[in-house]
Amino acid sequence: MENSVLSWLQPDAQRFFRENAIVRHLNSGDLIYDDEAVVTHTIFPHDCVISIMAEMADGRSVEKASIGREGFVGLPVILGGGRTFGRCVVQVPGKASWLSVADLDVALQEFHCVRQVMLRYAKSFTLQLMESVACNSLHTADQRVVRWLLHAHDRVDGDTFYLTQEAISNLLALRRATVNAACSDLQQAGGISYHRGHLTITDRQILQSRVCECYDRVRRAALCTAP
Amino acid sequence: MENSVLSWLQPDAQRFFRENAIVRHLNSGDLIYDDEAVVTHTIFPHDCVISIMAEMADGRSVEKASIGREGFVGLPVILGGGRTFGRCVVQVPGKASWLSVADLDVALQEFHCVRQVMLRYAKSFTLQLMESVACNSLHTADQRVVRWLLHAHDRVDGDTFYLTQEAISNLLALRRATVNAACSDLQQAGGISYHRGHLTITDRQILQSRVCECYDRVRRAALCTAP
DNA sequence: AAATGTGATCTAGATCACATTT
DNA sequence: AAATGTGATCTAGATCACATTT
Repeated sequence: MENSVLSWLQPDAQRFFRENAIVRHLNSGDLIYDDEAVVTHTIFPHDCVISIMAEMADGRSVEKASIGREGFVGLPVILGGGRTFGRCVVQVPGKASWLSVADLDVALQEFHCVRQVMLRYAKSFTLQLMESVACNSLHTADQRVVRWLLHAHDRVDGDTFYLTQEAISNLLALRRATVNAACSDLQQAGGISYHRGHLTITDRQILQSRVCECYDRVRRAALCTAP
Repeated sequence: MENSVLSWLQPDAQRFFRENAIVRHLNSGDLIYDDEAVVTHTIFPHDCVISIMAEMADGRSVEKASIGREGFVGLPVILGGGRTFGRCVVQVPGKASWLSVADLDVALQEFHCVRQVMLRYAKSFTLQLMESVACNSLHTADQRVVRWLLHAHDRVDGDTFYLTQEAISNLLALRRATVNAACSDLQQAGGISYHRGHLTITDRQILQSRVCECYDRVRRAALCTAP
């Protein structure tokens, strides 16, 4: 299974998902859910990245959380609400499994492991959020850019993915010029290369030497959802 | 019941908590749990405020989340982990009900409503975190100070509570001088008054007119945990 | 000592603006 | 047009430091 949450299910539950979920390709910029929309499908990314965005009254926005193959979109369903936590937008294109909430309810009834694995992701997601709260108040623009790139790299297949500097600046609520400076630095150091939105991680070591400790903590939290 | 989560339980579950929980007074600065400590008790504040702090390797720290009568300390227990999300410290002194995890397990078994109400708080807590992620990257020091004060006011009894400017500066990772400027302004505007750590909200309207929209969203999320 | 007030100076990242390349 | 590069200038909040009041 390309999605970690699904991969940790028991074989029979996995079969249920394989038979009932639909695999879709998601394009950069696709709006999955508006803020506080009713969740009709839970979405398990294979190799895409989906952002939950905050939109302020004055029009400014930032990413509140990002979701990749380590998790799924639709947590409110199991926390007992059913409405999304924010505008869900595709940042890095790729594939994802979509399961309707009706089918999910069946799976929750039939397979004990489904709720358990989902709640474990809720915990890891909470840790991601907490780290982001701290990171946003303590760490530099450079560190935050690198952290986003490393998380993205963990979530896609291969070393190249589609993501413009403009997009990064919107995610982190930074000026594009600030992101450009960060990316130029990384490119000169040999860590990344990019060309009109096609970004390649050429040397992870270099990124890891510049990222804040938040990266590793979030990464470890995501791995801890394994049984 | 002085704690909202407990107040939303069924009468028989409430009785269980009243009979088995211990009410303790918590002092400013008390360390409840270290980071990643095993949760032995779930703690339901009556009129105190507890912060979950992030501690970075270089010694800097910020508040990741705060908990008052709208919630409880020990969420990891029901998300299937059992270790705290960070250093839990008493910020505003007051009383709280402590229930051992062993007793909580009994309550979870016997009273269906306990898990349900706790999960609903998990959702509201997640919304608090998401808002803080956004707030920390978009809003000013002044707005963040006011927001903290309004949330505190919602959680205590009366209009006066113990909280120094130094403490606020540690919570928000701001300089004490910055917090002092914010507080002086508020005092001059007639919104608050303070004297050696004793802070009084003299006019909520003034605070509300200066706070960012995050305050209201978090407040509403906390109220939505009601049945 | 603990809490608060304030002043001089620096800097990361902002606003505003324009230029280049595919 | 979409993506990237860069320059002049401003500012919120930082660092560093010291002073006052209970």
